[in-house]
Amino acid sequence: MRLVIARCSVDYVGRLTAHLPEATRLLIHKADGSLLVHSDGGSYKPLNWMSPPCVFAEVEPNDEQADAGIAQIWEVTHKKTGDKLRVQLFEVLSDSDHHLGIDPGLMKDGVEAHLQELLAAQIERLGDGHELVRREYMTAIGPVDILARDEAGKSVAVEIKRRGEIDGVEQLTRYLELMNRDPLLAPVTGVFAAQEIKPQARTLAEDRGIRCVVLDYDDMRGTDSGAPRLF
Amino acid sequence: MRLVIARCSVDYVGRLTAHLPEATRLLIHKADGSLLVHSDGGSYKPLNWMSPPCVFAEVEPNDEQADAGIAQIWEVTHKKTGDKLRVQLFEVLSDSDHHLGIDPGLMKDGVEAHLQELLAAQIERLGDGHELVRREYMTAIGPVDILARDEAGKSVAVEIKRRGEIDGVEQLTRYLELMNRDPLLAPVTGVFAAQEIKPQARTLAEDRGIRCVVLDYDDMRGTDSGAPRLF
DNA sequence: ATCTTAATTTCGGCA
DNA sequence: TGCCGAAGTTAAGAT
Repeated sequence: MRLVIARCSVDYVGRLTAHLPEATRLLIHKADGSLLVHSDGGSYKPLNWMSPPCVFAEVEPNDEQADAGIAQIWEVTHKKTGDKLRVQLFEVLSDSDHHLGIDPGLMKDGVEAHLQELLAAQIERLGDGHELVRREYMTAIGPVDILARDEAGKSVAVEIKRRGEIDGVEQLTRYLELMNRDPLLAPVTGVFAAQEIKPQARTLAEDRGIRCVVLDYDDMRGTDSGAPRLF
Repeated sequence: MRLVIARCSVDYVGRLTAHLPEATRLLIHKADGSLLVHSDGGSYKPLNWMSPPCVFAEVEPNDEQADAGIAQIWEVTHKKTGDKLRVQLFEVLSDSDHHLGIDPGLMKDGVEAHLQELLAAQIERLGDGHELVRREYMTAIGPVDILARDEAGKSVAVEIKRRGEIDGVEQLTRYLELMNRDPLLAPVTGVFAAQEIKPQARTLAEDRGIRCVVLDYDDMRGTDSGAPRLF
């Protein structure tokens, strides 16, 4: 990984056209050829970048460019799309190389999959007498997160989200529409389950006869088993 | 901006729980307090990070931690959510500070707004005899990208996307449902226009009687005016 | 401040 | 490999 601090301007031509005027920035040139252009703020997205697979080339400035104060020109080209990133370096303030090796990668826990797992194990949170039929119940347009039956034995399709928003309600609506055409399943009612449900999503869901259930993740994890804490 | 290359492990507790085992990585500590943890690959997304607003603290390792080889501990805490990122540094291979100043920022061109502008000027791309009524036609649930009339004088609502996916069809469907309740507009037909339309989105759209139009951006730009090229 | 929508989204899973 | 949906999505614009 090569790290360069330089006064530079950047041009990108690809899916869109973009330009960064001359300023001092951090350039990260990764081992896979990719390049990131970062400023000293603005969170994790770079101002501009080129993703792998791409090829990096250092181009010699012509006389005119050299006269304009350009010391180096970098051109990074995407191997598949042809997108181009051109960096014109006016002044290099720092230039260093570091060997990092491959990274073992991130271990995650606590996302939607875990919520689904917990709700499947605690299906009574949907209401007394509910029983789990299957997780990831397959339909023609994709898997429903959970299929259950209520105490009357009627089918219940559950869509689980961390944050319940309108998209999730639309998704569940599509599933319900399809499943209700299946005489073996119909009538199927819907439950929209999430750690947090946005008012607009709740309104839309209830307007469509979909029940909303707010899931307390810590409570569910506590019920399930004493989970370890890192801090 | 402080750049540190170090052998480190990272723990994040917040919206989820995540852990990075010991390895050599780049740590970027920005002026706003934010921290990025990058490996020598992947794309522009860091392995782990903390976004601003957040506070950075360097904690002294206790004896036990020092014995385990930990030289420094960084704790970055989000000011609003309380999310925490803890970095344990085992060996610092490089540590440098650089003054960058604020960035003038990125100038973009060529996104959805431009497509809309071009299609409004070349509305006949929807079909012979089409006429533009208005861009950003306001409805109770939001603006329709383009409202036009076909050669028979019937209303046509157009949703424009760069990439046409299911979400866009759902969005247009909601608009059509609403607009068709308005006797002054009804009947309103729908057109889903995009540079690229995903098969599933096309299927859903056509199933709902929505016409799909693929827009050739370069062609439209060429038709409109000789656009400048950077390369 | 909150909500909605786009993104050069990136990333992972599964057919 | 391509398609689809989730993401600690992030980020920008509108209300």
